[in-house]
Amino acid sequence: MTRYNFKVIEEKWQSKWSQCRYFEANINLSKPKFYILEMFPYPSGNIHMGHVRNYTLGDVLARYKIARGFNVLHPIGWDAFGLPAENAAIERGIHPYDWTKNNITNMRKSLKSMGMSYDWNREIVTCDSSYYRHEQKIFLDFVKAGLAYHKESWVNWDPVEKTVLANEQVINGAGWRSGAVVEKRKLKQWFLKITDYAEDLLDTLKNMENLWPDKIRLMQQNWIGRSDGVLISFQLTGEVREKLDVFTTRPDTLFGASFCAISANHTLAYKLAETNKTLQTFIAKCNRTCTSEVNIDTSEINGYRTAIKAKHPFLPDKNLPVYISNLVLAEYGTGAIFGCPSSNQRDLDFARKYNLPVIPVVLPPKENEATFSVGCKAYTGPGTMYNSDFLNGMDVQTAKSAIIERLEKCGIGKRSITWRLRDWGVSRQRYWGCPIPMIHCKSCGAVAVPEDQLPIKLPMDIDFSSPGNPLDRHPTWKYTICSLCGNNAIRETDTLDTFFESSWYFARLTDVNSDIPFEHKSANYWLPVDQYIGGVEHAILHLLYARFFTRALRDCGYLSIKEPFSQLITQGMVCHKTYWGGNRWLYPEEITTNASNRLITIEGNEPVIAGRIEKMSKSKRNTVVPETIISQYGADTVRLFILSDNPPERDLEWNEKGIDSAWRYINRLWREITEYKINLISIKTIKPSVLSSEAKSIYRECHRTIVSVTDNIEKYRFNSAIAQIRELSNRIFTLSGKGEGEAWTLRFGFETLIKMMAPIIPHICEELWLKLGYRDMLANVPWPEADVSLIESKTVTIVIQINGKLRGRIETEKNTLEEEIIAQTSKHPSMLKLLEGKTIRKIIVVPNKVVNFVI
RNA sequence: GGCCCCGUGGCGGAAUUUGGUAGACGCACGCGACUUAAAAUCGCGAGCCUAUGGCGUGAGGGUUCGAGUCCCUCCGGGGCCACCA
Repeated sequence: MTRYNFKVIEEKWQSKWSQCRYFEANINLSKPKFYILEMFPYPSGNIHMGHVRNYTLGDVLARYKIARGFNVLHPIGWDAFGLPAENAAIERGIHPYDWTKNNITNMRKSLKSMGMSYDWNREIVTCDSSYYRHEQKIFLDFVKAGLAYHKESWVNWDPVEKTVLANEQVINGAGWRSGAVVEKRKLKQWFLKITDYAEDLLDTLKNMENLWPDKIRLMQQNWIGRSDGVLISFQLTGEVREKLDVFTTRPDTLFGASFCAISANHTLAYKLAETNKTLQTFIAKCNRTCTSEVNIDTSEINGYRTAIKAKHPFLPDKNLPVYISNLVLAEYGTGAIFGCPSSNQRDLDFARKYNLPVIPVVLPPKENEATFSVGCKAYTGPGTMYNSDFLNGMDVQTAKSAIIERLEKCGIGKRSITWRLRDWGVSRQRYWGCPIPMIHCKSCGAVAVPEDQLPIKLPMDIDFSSPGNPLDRHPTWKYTICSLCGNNAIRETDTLDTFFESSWYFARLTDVNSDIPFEHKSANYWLPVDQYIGGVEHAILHLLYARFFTRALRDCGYLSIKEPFSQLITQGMVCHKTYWGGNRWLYPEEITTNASNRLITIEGNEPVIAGRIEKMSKSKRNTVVPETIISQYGADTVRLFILSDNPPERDLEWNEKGIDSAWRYINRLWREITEYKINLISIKTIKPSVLSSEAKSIYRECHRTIVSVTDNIEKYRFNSAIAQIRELSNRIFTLSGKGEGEAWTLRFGFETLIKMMAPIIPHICEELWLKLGYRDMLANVPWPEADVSLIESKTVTIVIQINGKLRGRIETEKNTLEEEIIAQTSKHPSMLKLLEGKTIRKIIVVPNKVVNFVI
C-alpha cells in the first residue's frame, strides 16, 4: 500500500496553478464579479494557526466561487508598518525595513505552501513608498476636505519611551512595554473627523443584518454610542457670569438637580484656576491620572467646590453649587453635567460624599410618595414624576418630552445628540510608520507638502540607541523649506497610526499599479469587497475605520460606495491545551508521565497541571507551528482539519487526533480511487435508469449531497459540508464496482466527491482528477449540479406519535391523503396494541411528516 | 452596573432558519477481520437507566396535539461596553 505523497503532489499543483496564471484576476464584464479578501497579515515573523484558519476560509470560498462561475478577485498584501519592527530594531539591531522584508519572504513562502489561490501579482507591502505615497496623497485630500485637522488634546504619554500611546496600549495605567505609569499630556495631534459620519456609520449597520455578524454590528453600535438628549444652558452667578451648557439624557429629572459639575479640563475650570493655587493643584492632580478608561474606573472621585452657582432654569430661588470634578469627562458631551442624585448612581455617590441634597423625582410603580426614599441606590426605572412642578403626575417618557418642549420654548435648552465615538487621533511618535506629509512653519502654521514632492520617504539612516522618536532626532530629515513663504520650516515628525494603511488597502488592491491611489474603473468594478474574513479582535477598530474611510474617500471623489465590505465572517481563535508546572507555562515536550501516571516535568520531576484550553500564544507555550504540521501532513490535511471541527465563528481547539482523522480521510480517498480493483478510466457511460436499486440509491444520494453541501458552503457551515461529504464517502466506499452499473456509479460518486472537495483540499483533488483521466485542470471545472428530480423521493416516512411521543413510523407514497394516512397508521400492528380500548380524542396529521393520535 | 450571546453523549459538534424522527459527521471507546504479534488498515457496535419499558438537549415553570427550537424565572459559561451624563 503506497501512501499519498503529498510533498511531491502539493508542490506540483502549486507550480501548475502559478504557471497557468489561473488566479490572476482581470475585469471581465461577462461574468458576475466576486471580491474575496482576508484581513491582510502583519508580517510578525511566521504564520500562525490563526492565519491558517483565516486564509483557508478565504481560499475555500474563493475556489468555490470560481467553480460557481464568478470572476473572482482574491488578493493578498502585508500590513507592514508597526511597532514590533521597531522593537526588533531596538533589541537586535536589525533595521525595521530588513526585519519586515525578511518576515514577508518567510511568511509568503508558508502561504504559498498552503496552496492559496491568491493573485500574487497584486501583492502589496504597506511600508513601501509605492504604497504609502498614495496614503500621503489621501491624507492631504482629507486635510483639504476638512476631514483631517491638527488639534491640541489630552493623550496618554509614556514618560520612559517618550511617546504617545493609544488607549489600547495602556494596560492598567502603565505603558505596555515600559511598564511606566502613563501620564496625561496635552499635545498637538492630527485627528480624522470620523465623528462627522457617526450617524451614518450607525444607521447603515441596520442594513447589514444577516451580512455582518450580529455581534459585530452590536459592538460597533455600542462603540459609536448614540445618546439622545438635550443641551441645557445654566446661568451662572458669582465670580463668573457666563452660561454653562450641560448635556443630559434625563431632562425629566431636572427638578431633582442638586449640583452641577464640570471637568477639570473645562475652560471654566482653567479660568477659575488662573487666580487660585489650590484649584491649580486640584486640576493637576486630576490630570495626572491617565486618559485610559481603565484607570478612571479605579481612581477615586473627587470634587472641588467653587464659589460659583448655577441658577435652576425653572426654580428662581434655587442655585446649584458648581463643582470641578474628575467625575466628568472632558471629551464627552459638553464636559459639564447637572447631577440628580436620586436618579443616577454616580450622582448619588457624589452627593453622599459631599452631603448634597437628594430629592426623589420619579416614583416607582407600586410605591407611595410618603414612604418611598432613596438610600444608597439611585432609582433609574420607570415611574411617575413628583416633586417636579409642572411635570408632576406624568410618566418619565411624557415628562421628557414636556420639559424639552418647555426648555426649547424658553430658549434655555435644545434637543441634542451626543456620541461616544471620538475623532480618531492618528499621530504616533514613532519611526516605523507613514510620515505625515505636513510641515510646520513659524509664520504659516501647518502647511501641506506640495503633491509633487510626494512621497515623503522615511529616512533609512536611523539611530535607535536612545528612546523616543528617531525621526525627531535625525540630523537632517526634518529640516525643510515652507512651500508658502520659503522660510525654514520643520517637517511633521509624527507618523500615521498603522490602522491608516489598513483602512484603504482593499481599494488599492483593485489596481496596485495605478499612479493614483486607485482608479475609478477598477474600484467601481471590484468594490465593495463581497466577502471579508478576519479575526473578531478587529470588530471595532479596523472595521470601523475602514467604513469611515470608504465614506471619506467617497466624499473626496475617489469612490462611489460607502460600505467597503458587503459580507463579513469573523472567525474564532485557534486554541490549544496548556500546561503549568514549576511556576511557569510548559511546552508539551517538557512533560512526561511518572509511574503513577501523573504529569511531571522531565527536568526536575515537578508536578504539572494540564491547564485550560487557551488561545495559542508564545507566552503560554501552547502554539502549534503551521510549517511543522504542513511538512508532516501536507497542506490539504491541515486545511481539511481546520474546517472540519466546528463552524468558523467559534473558537477552534487544535488537537492532534483531529488532524489524524483528516489525514486518514485523505489517504483513504487516495487509496479508494488510485488502488481500486477496477480500472475507473475504462468505465463506459451508461444510463442511470438501468442501475440496481443500491446503485441508484447511492446515485441519488450524490445529488442530494450536492444540494446540501452547496447550501452549507453558502452559509459558511464548512464543518457540516464536510460531514455530508464524508457521509456520502462512506456509502460510495461500500460499492464493489462489480457490474457495469455499479462501476459507473462508483466513478460518478468519486467525481462528485472530488468536485465538492476541490475547494477544501485542492491539491489531492487535482491529482485524483487527473487519475480519473481528465486533462482539464480541476480548478477550471464547474461546481457539480444536482438533478433535483432525482432527489425527490416517491415515498416518505411518516412518524406515528401518540400524545406527541414517537411510537412508530411507516413508509407511504408522497402526498398520501390524510384519511388514507390515518387508516394506514391506525392499522399498524404496534399502534393497534397501543390504541386498544382507548378513545382517540383528536388526530393531527402533518402531510408527509407526522400523524399524532391524542388519547 | 448595562447590553448581548451560549448551555445537546466521555469530547468537538449536527438538527434551531420554518416547533414535527434529537445525537448526522468525527474523536475517544469496545468488539471482530487481517497479522506469529503489534502498528496500520478494513468491518461492526454504541445517549442513559432498574430495558418487551422508561428517561433524556443546564434547572424549574408556561404555551402547544407536539418544544433542543417559542415565552417567563433561575443557575452556569463567555463577550462587549462601562463614572458616557
